[in-house]
Amino acid sequence: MLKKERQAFILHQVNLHNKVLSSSLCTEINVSEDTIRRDLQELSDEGKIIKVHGGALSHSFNQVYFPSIGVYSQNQKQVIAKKAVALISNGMFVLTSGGTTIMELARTLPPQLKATFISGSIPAILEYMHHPNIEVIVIGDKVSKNSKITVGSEAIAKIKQVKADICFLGTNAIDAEHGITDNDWEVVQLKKAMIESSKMVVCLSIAEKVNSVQPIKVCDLGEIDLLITELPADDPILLPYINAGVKVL
Amino acid sequence: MLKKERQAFILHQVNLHNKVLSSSLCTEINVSEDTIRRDLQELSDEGKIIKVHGGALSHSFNQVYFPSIGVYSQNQKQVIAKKAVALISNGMFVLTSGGTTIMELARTLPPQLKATFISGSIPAILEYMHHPNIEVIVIGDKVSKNSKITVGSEAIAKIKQVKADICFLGTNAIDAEHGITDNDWEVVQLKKAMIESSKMVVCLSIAEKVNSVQPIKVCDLGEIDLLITELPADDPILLPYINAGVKVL
DNA sequence: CGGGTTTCTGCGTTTTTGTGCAGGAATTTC
DNA sequence: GAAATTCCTGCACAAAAACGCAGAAACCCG
Repeated sequence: MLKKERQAFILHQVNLHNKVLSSSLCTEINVSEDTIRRDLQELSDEGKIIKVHGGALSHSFNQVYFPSIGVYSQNQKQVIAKKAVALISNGMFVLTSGGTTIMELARTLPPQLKATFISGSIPAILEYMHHPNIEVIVIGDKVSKNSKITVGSEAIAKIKQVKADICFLGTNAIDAEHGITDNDWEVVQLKKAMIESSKMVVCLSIAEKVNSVQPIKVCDLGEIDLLITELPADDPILLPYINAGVKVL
Repeated sequence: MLKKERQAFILHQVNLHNKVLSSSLCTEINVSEDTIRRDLQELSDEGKIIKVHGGALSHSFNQVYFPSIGVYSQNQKQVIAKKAVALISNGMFVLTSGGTTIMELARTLPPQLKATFISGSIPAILEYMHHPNIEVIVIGDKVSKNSKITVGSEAIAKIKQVKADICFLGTNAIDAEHGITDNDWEVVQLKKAMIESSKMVVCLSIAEKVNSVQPIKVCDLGEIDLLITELPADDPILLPYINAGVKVL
């Protein structure tokens, strides 16, 4: 069998089944693993396949990509994300809501972090999926098209079954008097369940949303452990929250 | 034998078998390897064949095995998707697996279609989410990074709770004798559950996957109701399936 | 017809290419 | 962490290609 012929066969297999194992190829074609590996290397150099440990993948299926441009207040959110990431250590179970701040957190996760992330937010799940060492658990239920998150009794029931080490809530509004509030009834139900199911609750909020109020209440300040904004912890705007017993980062 | 005669013979052989070996040519025509090589070189310079180490290939070989751009076999998949979409009517509950053929189906859904789609495939969910009138139900569980689909006992349990009107399976391999087979154990478990939970099971498969076999069995032909390929229903390659009682579109 | 030229072919040598193997390094996986 | 895969590197060997050369055939033309 000619080299080109072999490579054509490999390419064909990859495109057909979306993945191939070097081992199965080398028994099928009856050549050494080295030859297969060299072929995969060449095809990969030509950009025709994606070489991975143990085989190769087709290029087509792997391209679900999310540009992160145009996010509102992205710089602030990156600051928040960096502070938040520092709270996550290896082996943790992390529960997250949706929202652009959470997305920023997802993109900031260091590649070597090994943790389990649980979420019902489809965009967040996509982002977690791209990380090499993170296990992703999806909360299933009906998708709310507004918030791109799964909502409903099933989702709440599933959340109640877990006990996460830490929970990150993207926050819509926070206020010393009214606590955390939001404007989507179903999302509020979810967040309540998440708070219940976590040892530690962290609110992520850009300073702009601090001291604002929305119609539906999620929880009192007493139920959250940590508030993260892009401001330094001693900023006077945050004082009421410190006084209310919330740690601020 | 004249040079021109020889080259005509070579060209004929190449077009007939899509490949020739220099070594076999030189015994057939009874000239030295050098002569053959020079002939191949000339034919290659004229663009009539593709010269490779050890012999030569025809251009048609390249066309067959190196589809130029985009998702592999996208045209075929679009044909399949159109046939499949025609089976969905308003109000239906639709269960789908993952894979590029399913993605094509998702993109082909007409905007006015009102239906409920249930899936654990993250890329598919994304696609469904963008449609204006489709309700999306997510099957939750751990995400398999290979297949970008949720897998595990929770997912299977959830699938068993539904009774869908129709189920679309992206097929990795189908064969008259071995039925439907696949190469990922967890995905196979899911597909089995999906088949159980649906009134009607439809297999989507490009013709190239027809009559191929993978290591793990999903089900026998008897369990599927419909097979959709890009070929016309009376193509002889599909005859064994019709004989086995599967409807073909 | 015959000498000169061009083309074609085969041979030996040198290079290049393709393949498999052995070992140690890197990685996955449990 | 430890065992098992898989990967990479260098190497050896074989097959094929490239190159130069020389003899043979064909061709041209006076």
